[in-house]
Amino acid sequence: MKHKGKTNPPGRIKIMKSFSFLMAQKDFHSITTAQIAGNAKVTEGLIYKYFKDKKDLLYQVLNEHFLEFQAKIENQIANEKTCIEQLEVIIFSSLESYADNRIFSKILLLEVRNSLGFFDSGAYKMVRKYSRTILEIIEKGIKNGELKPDIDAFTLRKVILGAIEHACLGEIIFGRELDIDEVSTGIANIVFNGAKA
Amino acid sequence: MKHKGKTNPPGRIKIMKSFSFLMAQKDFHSITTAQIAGNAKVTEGLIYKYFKDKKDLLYQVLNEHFLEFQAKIENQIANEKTCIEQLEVIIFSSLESYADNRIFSKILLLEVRNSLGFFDSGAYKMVRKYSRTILEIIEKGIKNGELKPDIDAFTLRKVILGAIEHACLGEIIFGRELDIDEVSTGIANIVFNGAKA
DNA sequence: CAAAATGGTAAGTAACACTTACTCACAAAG
DNA sequence: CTTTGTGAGTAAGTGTTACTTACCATTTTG
Repeated sequence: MKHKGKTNPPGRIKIMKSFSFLMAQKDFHSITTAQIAGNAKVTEGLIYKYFKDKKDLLYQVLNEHFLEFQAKIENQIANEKTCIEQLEVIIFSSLESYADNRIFSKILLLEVRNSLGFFDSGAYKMVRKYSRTILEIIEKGIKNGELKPDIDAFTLRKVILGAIEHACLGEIIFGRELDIDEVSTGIANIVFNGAKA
Repeated sequence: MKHKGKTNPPGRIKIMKSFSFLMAQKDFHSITTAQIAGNAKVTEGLIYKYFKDKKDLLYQVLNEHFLEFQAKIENQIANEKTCIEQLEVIIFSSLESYADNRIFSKILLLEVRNSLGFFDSGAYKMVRKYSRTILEIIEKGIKNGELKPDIDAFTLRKVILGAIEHACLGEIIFGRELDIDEVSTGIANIVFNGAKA
């Protein structure tokens, strides 16, 4: 009998907790179902009651983290008035969330992108929503004259998202500390004021 | 008996070709050693004569592609005089190389980063060299007054590399076409002139 | 209260990455 | 002109891994 997702039994929670714990230590493919089950103190079979496969477990863990991430960001954007301030908050908050939640960023930036299944997952829908929010702020900024009329909104989004993600990589991969204040103001300074003298 | 790497026998070449061919169609983990060997018309065991493991095969294929990539970039930088022009060429050429060579970009941007072994590989040494070149150009630009003195070289590099990589992702993952001219001038425009009105 | 659904287990299985032990060809060295 | 060593390749494994099937016990519900 398959699980229909109406309840959230302890076994399911233990499996997700166990998997998150293991993700903090090694990469997705080095984690075995036996380890997940052993660490959660359930049997391997139970994993497949609640998750379609190992990847689905990854997506669902990511999804949970993403809910927090998005709620936090949207909450903080609401406090800002100008588009530039909103984008600055997005840069800062994203960096902060990634830094606060290593497992989340590791999964999102390193583990899920290589398999096409992710792009059908619920987690990817949240990525798109986050991404759309940024685009809308940029478009509003262009319309109301805060941003230059000749810039392309999609390209600006690429630069902002790319900078954020790239800034996190060193931290995620090598465990380097990141001065969020410094990096986020640095990125914002370049993106808004330009690097040319 | 292990292979010592002094020659380049046909079996080794066939395995790498076969693997590249398969990488164009699916992700790394969906490719099996049986498929690699079958497609190359050799036996599975031979893979392990020339490559430590499946990941090592991935790194060595990446390494070959990277040699081309780096040669091309360095060649094209040499034709430019100002630092800004050099950085513009890096943006354009990187986008072009990624677009021309999907397997290379797929491996580098999506497949290798999640396992720590990559960062000990020869391919990663080339990434660092490419990365260092960019940093040196930026530092020169700051010194000679082309770039603003208050920007941080590392942050500017993050923005440029992040933008390039993010711009390629849609193309690699979804096979979207990318207008390299438009995107590269768009990125350069934002990074150098800023987006603020 | 019978039926269905939920939460969980135990014992598999096919496929996979990787290993071991072997052959064959052939080139120097003695 | 045989011995010895080596590079190229094969054949047949082996342990692990992700995932499946069949089952049990308890709770919910018609």
